[in-house]
Amino acid sequence: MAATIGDVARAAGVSRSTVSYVLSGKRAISAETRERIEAAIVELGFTPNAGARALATAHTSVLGLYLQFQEDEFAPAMLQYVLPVSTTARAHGYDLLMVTDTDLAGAIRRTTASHMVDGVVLLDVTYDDSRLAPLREARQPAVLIGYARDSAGFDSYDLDFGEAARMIVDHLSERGHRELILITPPDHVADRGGSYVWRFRDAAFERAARYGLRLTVVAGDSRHPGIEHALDRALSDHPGATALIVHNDATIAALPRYLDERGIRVPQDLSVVGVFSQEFGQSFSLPYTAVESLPDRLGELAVTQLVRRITDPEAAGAPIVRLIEPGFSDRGSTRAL
Amino acid sequence: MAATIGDVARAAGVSRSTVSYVLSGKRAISAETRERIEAAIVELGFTPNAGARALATAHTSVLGLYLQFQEDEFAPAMLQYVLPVSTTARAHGYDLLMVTDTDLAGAIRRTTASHMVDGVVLLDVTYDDSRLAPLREARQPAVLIGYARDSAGFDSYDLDFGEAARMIVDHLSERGHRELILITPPDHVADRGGSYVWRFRDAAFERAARYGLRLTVVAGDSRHPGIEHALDRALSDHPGATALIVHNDATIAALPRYLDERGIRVPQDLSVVGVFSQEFGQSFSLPYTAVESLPDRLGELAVTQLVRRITDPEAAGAPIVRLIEPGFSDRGSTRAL
DNA sequence: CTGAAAGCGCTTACAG
DNA sequence: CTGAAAGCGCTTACAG
Repeated sequence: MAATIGDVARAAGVSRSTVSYVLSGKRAISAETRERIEAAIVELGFTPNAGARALATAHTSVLGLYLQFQEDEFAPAMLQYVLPVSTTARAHGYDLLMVTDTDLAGAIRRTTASHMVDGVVLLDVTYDDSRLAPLREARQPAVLIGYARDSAGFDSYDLDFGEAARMIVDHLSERGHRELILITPPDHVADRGGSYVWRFRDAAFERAARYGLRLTVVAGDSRHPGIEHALDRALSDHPGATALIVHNDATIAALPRYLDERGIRVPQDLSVVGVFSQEFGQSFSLPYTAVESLPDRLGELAVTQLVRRITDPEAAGAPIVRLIEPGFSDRGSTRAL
Repeated sequence: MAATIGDVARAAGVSRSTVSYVLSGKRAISAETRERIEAAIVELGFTPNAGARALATAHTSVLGLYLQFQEDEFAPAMLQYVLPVSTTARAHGYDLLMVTDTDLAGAIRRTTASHMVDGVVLLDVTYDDSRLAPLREARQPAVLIGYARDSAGFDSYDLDFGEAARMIVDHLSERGHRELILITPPDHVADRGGSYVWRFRDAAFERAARYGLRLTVVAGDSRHPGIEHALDRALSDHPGATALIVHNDATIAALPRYLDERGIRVPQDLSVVGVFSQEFGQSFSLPYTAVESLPDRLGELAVTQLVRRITDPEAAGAPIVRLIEPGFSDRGSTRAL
C-alpha cells in the first residue's frame, strides 16, 4: 500500500509531527532533519492522504463548480467560463469539483453539508435563483457569476450589460444610425431570470431614446430554424433599419451564413454589432464588431475573491457586487452613414 | 457547527455504530431504533463528513476527469464528452473532480497519490500518451476515451474511425462518386498522436482503392482563415471531385458559410459528408449527412465500465479495448450521380 | 529544535 | 438487534 506519514517518520527516524511540519513549513526544522525527511519522502513516494488532511484541518482545497446545461440553451458558450475558473482555482492551490446534477440545489446541499468543498462557484445565476437558498445554509462561502435580485451574503460578478448596451448604441449613434434592431436572447431565458436580457435591453432603450433613435426589439431563438425566422421577421418588418445589434449567442453564430444566403452585405447593406467573447468570436469565425463579454476575466476575478474569502474572511470584507466593464473589439462591421 | 454522527447517536440514545449502520444499511436495525435515528438525522440536519468517510473506507466516491484544452484545437467539441461523463458518474453515485492542469501527468500523480479520486477518466487520449505512465503507478483504475498504442492495464473506448471512413466511402461509392476529397484534422493533431486522424484516413484510402475511387487528402486547419485556404486549395486543385469528406470539427463548422460565399450548392454542385455528433451538428446548424461520433455513448460506456472496475474488479475481467460503431445520419447532402 | 498524544468524524470487525 | 473500541492518516496544541 501507499506510504503514510508514519512510514516516512520511521524511515527518517523522527516523529510524525516533525514530518508534518516539514510538509507544512509551519515550524523551524534543522537542516539535517529536513534533508533526511525529504529524502524519505522521495524514497517512499509519499503523498499526504487528502481525506485525512481534510478531516484534520477541516478544509479540502477543493472548490465546487455548479452548472447546468439547459436543453434550450446554446452549450458552447458555457465552456468559456469553466476553463478560467479551473485555471484560477489551480493557481491558488484548489482543485475543482464539477457538479452538473439536474437538481443543483440538492447537489449544493449534499456537497457542502458533507464538506466536500471549501467554497462554491455558481455559474449562470438567475435573478431569483433557487440555488441561493441551499447556499445560504452552507458553511462555505460562495461566489456568483451572474446577477441575482438578492445576492446578500455572496460576492457576485457579472458583465455590466447595461454598459454593454450603452457602448453599442453610442457607437452606432456616432456613426449616424437612426433605426436599430436588437435581437435578444429567447424569451424563456428572460423568463427563467436571465437578467442580462433585460438589463441589456432596458439600457439600450433608454440610450436610444436619449438620442431619439428608433429601436426595435425582437426575441431570438436558440435553435435552427427559429433563429432564421426571427431574423427574417425583424429585417422584413423594419426595412429602414441600418444596424443590427445581436445579444444572443446562437443567433450571432448563425448570422454570417444567414446574411450570405440573403445576400445582405456587412457593413454596406447592414451594420452589425454583437455581444460575445474573443474566444467565441474565434471559434465561430465571427467577423463582427463586438462588445466583449470577458468570461476569462469574470472567472478569474470570481475565483480569486472566493479564495480570499475562504482564506481570510476579515480581509475580504463585506460581500461585493461587481459589474465588469465590457471590452470593445472593432472588426469593421459598422458603417458610418 | 455541523452535526456529527456522535450528535445523532446522543439525540437518538444509541451508539455511533448503530447510526452508521442505519446509514449504510449493512445490518438489521429494529424499526423503532431506526425511526428514532432517522428522526434525529433529519432534526439535526446531519450529513456524513466526506473526508472522514473517505479516511475510514479508503474510497471517496469521486472520479477524476482529466482534460486539456489545446490552444490550437477546437474547444466546443470537448464539452460534449464532459457532460455525459458527469451525468453517468452521478447516476452511479460518483462526483467528478475536473482537472485541467497544463501538466496533466503531474496532476494525475498528485490526485491519485493523495487518494482524492477512486478512478480516472482520461479524455482525448493520444497514441503515445504521456499521461499513461503516471496512471500506471496509480492504485486507482482508469478508463481511456481515445486510442493508445499501448493501453495495457486500462479499459479504453473510442469511436471506430476506420469503420466511420468505410461507411462514408461506401455511401459515396454507392451513389456513384468517383473522385473524393478528404479534409483531415490539422497535421499537428496527428503529430501529437491523435490516432483518429490516420485511422480514418488509412481506412478511407484502403476502401477507396478497393472501389477504384480517387481520394485526395488535404489537412485542414483549426483556425480562420487557414480553414478556408485549405478548402480553396483542395477544391481548385481537384475540380473533378464530386464529394467532400470532412473529418475536422473546425472545418465542418465553417463549411456552410464557406460554400455559400463561393456559390457552391450542396448537393447539386458538391456532395458533403462529415464526422460529427448530433449535438455538434445542432449547435452549428450543420445541414450535412454525417457519420456520428456518439460522445454521449462513449462517455456513458466508459464511466460505467470504470465504476464496475472500481466496485467489482473480478467481474470487470481483463481490460477492454472497445471501438464503437458510429451512427449515420442522412441529411440529404449527398447526390446520386 | 523535536516528540508524545489528542482529536478530526467516520466504519467495521469483535463481542454479546 | 446493539455497543465499545480500534483504526483510517493526518494536524496541532502542549511539553520539553
